[in-house]
Amino acid sequence: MNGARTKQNITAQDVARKAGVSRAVVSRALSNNGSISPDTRARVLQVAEELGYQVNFLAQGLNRRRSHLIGVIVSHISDPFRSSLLDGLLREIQRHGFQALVTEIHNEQELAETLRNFTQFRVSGVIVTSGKPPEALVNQCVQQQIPVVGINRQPDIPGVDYVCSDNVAGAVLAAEQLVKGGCRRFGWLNNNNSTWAGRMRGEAFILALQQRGVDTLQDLVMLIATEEGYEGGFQAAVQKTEGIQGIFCANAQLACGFLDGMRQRGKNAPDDFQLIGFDNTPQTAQYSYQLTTLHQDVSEISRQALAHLLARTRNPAHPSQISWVNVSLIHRRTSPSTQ
Amino acid sequence: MNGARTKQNITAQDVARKAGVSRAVVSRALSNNGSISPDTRARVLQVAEELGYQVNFLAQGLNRRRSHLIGVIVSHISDPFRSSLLDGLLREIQRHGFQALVTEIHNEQELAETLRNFTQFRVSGVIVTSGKPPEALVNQCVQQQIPVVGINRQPDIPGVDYVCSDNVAGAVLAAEQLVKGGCRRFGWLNNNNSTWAGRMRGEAFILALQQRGVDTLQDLVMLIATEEGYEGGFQAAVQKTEGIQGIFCANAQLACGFLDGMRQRGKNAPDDFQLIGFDNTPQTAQYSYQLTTLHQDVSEISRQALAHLLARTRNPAHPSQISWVNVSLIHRRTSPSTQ
DNA sequence: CTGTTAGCGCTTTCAA
DNA sequence: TTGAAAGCGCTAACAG
Repeated sequence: MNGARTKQNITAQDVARKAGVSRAVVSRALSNNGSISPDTRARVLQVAEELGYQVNFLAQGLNRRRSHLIGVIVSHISDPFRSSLLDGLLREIQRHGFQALVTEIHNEQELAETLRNFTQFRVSGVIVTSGKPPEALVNQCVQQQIPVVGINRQPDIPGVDYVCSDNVAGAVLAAEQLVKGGCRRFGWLNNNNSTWAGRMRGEAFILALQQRGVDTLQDLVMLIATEEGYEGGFQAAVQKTEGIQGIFCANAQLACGFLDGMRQRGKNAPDDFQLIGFDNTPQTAQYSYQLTTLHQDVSEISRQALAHLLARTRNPAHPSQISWVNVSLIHRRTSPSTQ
Repeated sequence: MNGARTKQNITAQDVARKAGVSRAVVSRALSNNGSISPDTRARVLQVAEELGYQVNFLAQGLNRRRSHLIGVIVSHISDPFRSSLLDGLLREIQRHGFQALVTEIHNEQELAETLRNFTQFRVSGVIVTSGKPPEALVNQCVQQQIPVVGINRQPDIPGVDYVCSDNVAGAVLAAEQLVKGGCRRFGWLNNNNSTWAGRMRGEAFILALQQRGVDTLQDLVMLIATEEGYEGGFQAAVQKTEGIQGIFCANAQLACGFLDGMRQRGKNAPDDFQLIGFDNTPQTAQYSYQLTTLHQDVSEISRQALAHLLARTRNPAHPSQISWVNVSLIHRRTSPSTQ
């Protein structure tokens, strides 16, 4: 109908015209970048407001060679711990004024494609919470000054920062608790294709037991879940768990599944065995589980991740950093009180 | 060191030069848009491959006035149903070659800001799974030809498409099951500040009971959870549940919490009462719960959502559509078998 | 079929 | 402090 009102989008040009200045000034007013008199600035902002002007992020990013996007790579989003972590990351990303580009991957090839996609959007950073990115691709990011941070990943790529929960400390706490709880025979439950964090927990658990005088060859049973998550734990309970008094699980889902598997066979914790999991997902706190578990501080992990991202943005040549985030033992019903 | 190799990014210009064609031809080769001879096309693609050329999505989007981004608005990501839904949506979004811009909101104001942000990125579509977007903002999207689809939201904004689980059918199935199970006194558990979907389930449940001859004034107790999720359900169990034989819960978290709350008081399903939840989250299937529940087909919901988005992209003037997605009763242990 | 040209909307020197 | 002008990298209309 009416030409002017039908205009698709208000541009900086429009604002400039109405404020009686040049486009450059509008840009300065909005980005407080480059000098501008307070008066003009105020006037421009006023006009921008009136017109409902919104910066076109695509144009801005094209110019600045960087969008205000942060790419996040996840997998198994519906897993309780994974979704908590994503929750924490999104909070932190948004708190810093970025927008999250979230991609769920199902295999390593998708990871590679995703990483490429992210660079095509000129993201300001990449957070990897799953999979092992090919070093070549990561190097491309590094070269393009795109900071990459891995969460709970093996810290093995130069130029990448990592933040990991302190798995060793967690495993030690678990071993300590079980030994104090009077256990003599132990079990360690993990997936057959475990994550690096899971393996680390296992190795540290074994070592911690040995240091407490346990003959792990004799008195430690390695239980292996062939399926992911709860199901894997549930099925693992049919294995030779006879005589095991204290069990440590690589994650919360395995632990809940295992507990239920044992219950189905008429055994329960803490009467028949003691059980400690990792992750402290909401479910572990529920009345029907009340699992003793190691708490991963998702908020702190997220905070560290963003901190690394920002630090590396400022100084891309910074040497790789790795932060270990504290874990704590949440004592609940599946292990006896030791005092 | 060496000028050429240090080049920040390979552009279409570089490919054009090396292939001995113009930039336009490169564009055509990659977008199969506009005519080009098979030979040149092949040659250009070859060169692009060699050079490792990647389209700059920011520039592309700026030109096309549309990025290949889809904005998704979520909340409470760590809630099991919400994360399953997000999982489904991401799958579908990626399957169609888009990237997801995910924002978690914590109040209606953030929703508004997010919507504005999305438009600044020239998203190809917006999916709202939480909150009630201000009509004015949505209209701006519509005007800018950005399709908006709401999931499990009250379908009340013109120009927006909706996809909802068939809450009424679900409530009817629940009522039917409980009545067949021999219940005479009923309960309905919902949050005090419930979602539209929750309220709809409640109303339909009441109606369905009445149609089956239940005097709902006399024999239906309205239980109200003052907290969200599991905790809310757990605490609701301390209310006057005496004499209630069949309870229907607005969602899975409430149901699990309620079941646990009752267990703590020494009552269990299905012996002391029957219980049906909504959502069929993984947790409801676990050994310790085995909750009878109404399954929401997250994959189908996601498929429909994307279908609406694409349809409206083709024809923005299309009248608002609303799809009701089937729900099904998953019969487990908290209600007796009726045959 | 291919090249030229004119933008998309913003930022950023460089002069004035 | 402000404006003019030159891009950022890509697309699309228009000639040829």
